[in-house]
Amino acid sequence: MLIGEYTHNLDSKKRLSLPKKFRTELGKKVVITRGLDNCLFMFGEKEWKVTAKKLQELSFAQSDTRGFNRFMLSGAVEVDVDSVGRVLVPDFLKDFASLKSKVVLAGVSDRVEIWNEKSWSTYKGHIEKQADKMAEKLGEIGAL
Amino acid sequence: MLIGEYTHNLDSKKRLSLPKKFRTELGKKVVITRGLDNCLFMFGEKEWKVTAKKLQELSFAQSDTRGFNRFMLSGAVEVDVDSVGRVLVPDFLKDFASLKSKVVLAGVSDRVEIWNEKSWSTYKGHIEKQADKMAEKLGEIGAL
DNA sequence: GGAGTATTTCCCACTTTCTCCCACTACATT
DNA sequence: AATGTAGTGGGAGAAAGTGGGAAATACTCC
Repeated sequence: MLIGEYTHNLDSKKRLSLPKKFRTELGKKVVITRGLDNCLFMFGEKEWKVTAKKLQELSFAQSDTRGFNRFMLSGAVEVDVDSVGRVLVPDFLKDFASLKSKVVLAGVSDRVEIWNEKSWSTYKGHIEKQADKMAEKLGEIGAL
Repeated sequence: MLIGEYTHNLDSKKRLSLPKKFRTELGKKVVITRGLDNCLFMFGEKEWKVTAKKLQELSFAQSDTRGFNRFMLSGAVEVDVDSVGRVLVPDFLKDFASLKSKVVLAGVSDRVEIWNEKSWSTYKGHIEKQADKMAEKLGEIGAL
């Protein structure tokens, strides 16, 4: 289970070190893709296969799911984790998510999201304000 | 059953000792998450798994459940209880709940809530007043 | 094709933070 | 007063995160 929030540096060589707590679960190879809300998604190899399969099962008759497939799949890259636990973020993904040197890694159950630090704090401010509505949702699914 | 209210110190290393009475029920691993009304929730491992499972089943296709997942999951951390019964509170959770050195731990049946001392006493003042009114209301309609 | 340049890969080293352990204090109990 | 226990604090060592240099590979332009 990938959970928690970490702020790391994306260095001049576009290397990003993964938080220790994520490394075992992600494994030696990870897949990074374009994500939603201007962040990147990062999956462990296994989880990626599950997600990719779900995407494949979407009908390609509809133009929007076709577009979504292209969005997720064409933007996906498999990268190795180096000896000290870092991954290399390709330019086009770095640009897509407007990543600067300060980057936030957020664990969301089966994936890690990679955010520009400022976008993250803005987004987080949003969702924190909506906490009350979220509590109602919690009630609906019976979590509280 | 987690009950009672305790005031403890959050030290300079962000360590918070759990009240003795909570330790056996919480176990050796606990999960701390963002809570409602600007406090934190703390669960024992078992209680957390129940909640987490329900969250995992939500799709990331819809923006509201996506936000909800991010709020609950990226805002959660699994921490070990150390040899003398303390847990480590990560910065982003400490900030979220505006925790200073004086912190209140309140048992609420299946979870412990962690509060900034001042917010807690303000909040408690509120609910105590409301409790009187509510008791009267309940009495009027014959529920108590 | 080869010299020169750029890019990538691998490894090592530094700094800061965290972790583990031990010690002290305060309060309670006998 | 002596003993035990809960809570608190600090120091030494370990480890996570970070940056940079050298070797290896690719790339370009003559």
